Amino acid sequence: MRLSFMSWRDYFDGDTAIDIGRHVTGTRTIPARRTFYREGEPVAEFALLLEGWAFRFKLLPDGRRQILSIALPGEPITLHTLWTDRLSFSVQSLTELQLRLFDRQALIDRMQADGTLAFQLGEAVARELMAFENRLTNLGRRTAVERIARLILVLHARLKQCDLVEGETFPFPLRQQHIADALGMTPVHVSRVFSELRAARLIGRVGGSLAILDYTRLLEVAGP
Amino acid sequence: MRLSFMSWRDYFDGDTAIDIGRHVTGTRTIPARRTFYREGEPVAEFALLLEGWAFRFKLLPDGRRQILSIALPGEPITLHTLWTDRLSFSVQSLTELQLRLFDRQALIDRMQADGTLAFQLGEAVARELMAFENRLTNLGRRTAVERIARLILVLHARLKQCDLVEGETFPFPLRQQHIADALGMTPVHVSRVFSELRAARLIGRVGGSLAILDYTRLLEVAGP
DNA sequence: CGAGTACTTGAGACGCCTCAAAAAGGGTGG
DNA sequence: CCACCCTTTTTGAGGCGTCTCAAGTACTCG
Repeated sequence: MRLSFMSWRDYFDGDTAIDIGRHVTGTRTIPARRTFYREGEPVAEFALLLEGWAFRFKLLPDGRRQILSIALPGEPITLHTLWTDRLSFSVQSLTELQLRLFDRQALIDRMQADGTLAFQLGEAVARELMAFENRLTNLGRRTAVERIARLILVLHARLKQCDLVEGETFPFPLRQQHIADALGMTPVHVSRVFSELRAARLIGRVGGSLAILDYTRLLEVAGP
Repeated sequence: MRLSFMSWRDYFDGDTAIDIGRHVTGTRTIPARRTFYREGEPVAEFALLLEGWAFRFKLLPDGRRQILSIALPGEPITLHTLWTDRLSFSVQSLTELQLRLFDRQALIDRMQADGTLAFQLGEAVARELMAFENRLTNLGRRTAVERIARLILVLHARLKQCDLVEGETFPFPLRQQHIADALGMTPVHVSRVFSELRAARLIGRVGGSLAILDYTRLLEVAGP
């Protein structure tokens, strides 16, 4: 068996086939809205997201939540636990999802022996890193509208990679609270910005889906 | 020759001795305030910071700048270019600094053959990643005072690792413009917050150095 | 000692937040 | 299929934190 890490990153398209099939230990189905990994916990398994949406987040002791990233089908959920014993974030499902589980220790052992595998997995972490560089720049130096427009554009591009976009419409299971926690704002303000984008006919909503109505102008709104 | 990556990260102390001495190609001295790597450029070398301070940053086309991280002695400057050909950020020196240069291609080749090396370097990237998770959380969910207090505390802890702290005083070559660009604020506001911290006798300034006068209360100000 | 760079301070504006309440969806069971 | 409840979104009014602009002060280095 051969699994493909098809993950779109802000910086470049990646398509690295990594052969870790022999270490599969099982499959797991998780209902929507479940926190299935918690920050600080040790993790014994390595999980690949086969289907559904999830998000990684950190919780401050006083309840403030920061969403670090969104995981889409094809991505490893907790890649970096191959190098550290404890989770640095929690993970929650947005939709029902399916995970493929691997034997973490066997993977670690094989990395030590197989330079090519270790290199490929290292490359995946390096890409994650570059995505974080972009997110940090967005949070630190972009306005609320720019951040939201970019989030939509990035999700659109990533979903296209997984063939989950029809026309310019794609499933959108995020609540405005999620967007707020991902982009460092309040749900109230997210609502206002979304209203503006909708009023300007740049985006539209149909049920649980989102449509990009005017790609060019949305790009302009997303800023330099 | 044996080089030590002694880098403090928000999450845990690290001390991994990585044996890459055989690939040294030279040493380079760079004066203060020079942008010596530029986003988008290909990099042929792998550089380790021996002495001095530098910072990594991204520039938006309209001039907005986001400082991604600060590099202190002992750290690789552009670790992730072992996996990608082009720089995802620029790097500028704060003080005069000294770099040790390595043969990038030889390192890459050796990683493919030597799983242990690839694994160790992967671990270093994974740590960088976790540091970015914390920075993102700070930017997204913390107030200006909390961010500044944490920056001071983190620098203090990292410098202690390099034995660059005397008492509770350490060299501080950052201008307020740098702090602003690192923490997503304006230099004017940085100045106001610094004034408050100084007025409250939590920190003090002597020449190019910064002193933590009341560690406990600074920790409180840094938030939960 | 002069010139440039960094820092400070003040006044006013704006973006985003808070609190609060109403409206709109979205499931569920009768 | 409707009535209900719960969650999510929308809307309004007012406030706070941070920004902008601008002028003045303090460094630093030749």
